[in-house]
Amino acid sequence: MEPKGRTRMTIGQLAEKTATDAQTIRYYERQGLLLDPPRTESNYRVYDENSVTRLTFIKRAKEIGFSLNDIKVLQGIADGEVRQCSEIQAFAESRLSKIRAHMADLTAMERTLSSLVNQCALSDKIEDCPILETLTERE
Amino acid sequence: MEPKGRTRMTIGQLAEKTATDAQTIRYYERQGLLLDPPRTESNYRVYDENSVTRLTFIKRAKEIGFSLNDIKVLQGIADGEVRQCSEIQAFAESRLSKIRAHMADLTAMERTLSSLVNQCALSDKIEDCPILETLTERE
DNA sequence: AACAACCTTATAGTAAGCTATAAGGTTGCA
DNA sequence: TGCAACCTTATAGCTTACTATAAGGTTGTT
Ligand SMILES: [Zn+2]
Ligand SMILES: [Zn+2]
Ligand SMILES: [Zn+2]
Ligand SMILES: [Zn+2]
Repeated sequence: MEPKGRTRMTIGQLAEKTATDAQTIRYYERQGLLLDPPRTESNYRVYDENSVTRLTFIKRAKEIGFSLNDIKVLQGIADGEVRQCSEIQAFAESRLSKIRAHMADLTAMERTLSSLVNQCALSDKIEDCPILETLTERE
Repeated sequence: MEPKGRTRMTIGQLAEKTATDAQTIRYYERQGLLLDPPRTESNYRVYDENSVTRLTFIKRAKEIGFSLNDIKVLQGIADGEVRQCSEIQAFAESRLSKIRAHMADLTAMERTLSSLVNQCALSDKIEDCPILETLTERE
């Protein structure tokens, strides 16, 4: 057991602890993703364990594919603005469908390009390189 | 048979023909993706069928997943700076591996998020929403 | 001659998420 | 006291691929 909720950290220490650049932390603050922390007499930001939790939330959400804007919404929900789980679910589902659409685009690209690369491997005459042909070909 | 190579077009006509905005065509010109076209006495750009071919090349390459910078390289190759087909192939392969890496990222996101969404569907109590739990959970 | 619909340039703004720079104040330690 | 290593703010720049705006010149038709 450590004395929780009493840790005091500078921005540099929070940065170190969460593997986030201090500049980025200030940026998140400006964007409203992190609350304005209290300050020391000399105007240094003071963080505690709650800040670590917040920042970790942001990093996790980013990994799962949420944008910073999405994350603001998620925080609003997490912070208990009387919403329902189904609302989060719907929100996550809409992000999920964006991810899937993006994947479909990439899959189409991957298919076309890999087939071209394979055909290209067959001969080394640039005159009939299938990649260039595909790009140049009329209609 | 139409009299090819003798077509004269304004930027608006080229834009129409290739479904590209005229501003975008000028932008490609500034970026060096399109050659500076000849001008009329009144300084209007004059295009011909070659310009259509060039623009089509650009649009196709974009669809396959090349960036505008990539396309400049491809054009250099297509314009015959004594390179070999294997060079194009290597280039296309490197782009392909970027696409695949991106897909792998998205796949991981998709997996995590869809599993969360499914679990979330099971109960509507926000207190134990698995999405929020995953984001907030320590370690 | 009037007018719309084109064309020209230069400049600045948009998206997202940082990252860099300048110019200065504070802390901690030898 | 000196100095490094922190901290502060404001401002600007980066990436990619456009997109918008302003202010003006040209073309073609009535
Ligand atoms: Zn992507
Ligand atoms: Zn080839
Ligand atoms: Zn991505
Ligand atoms: Zn839920």
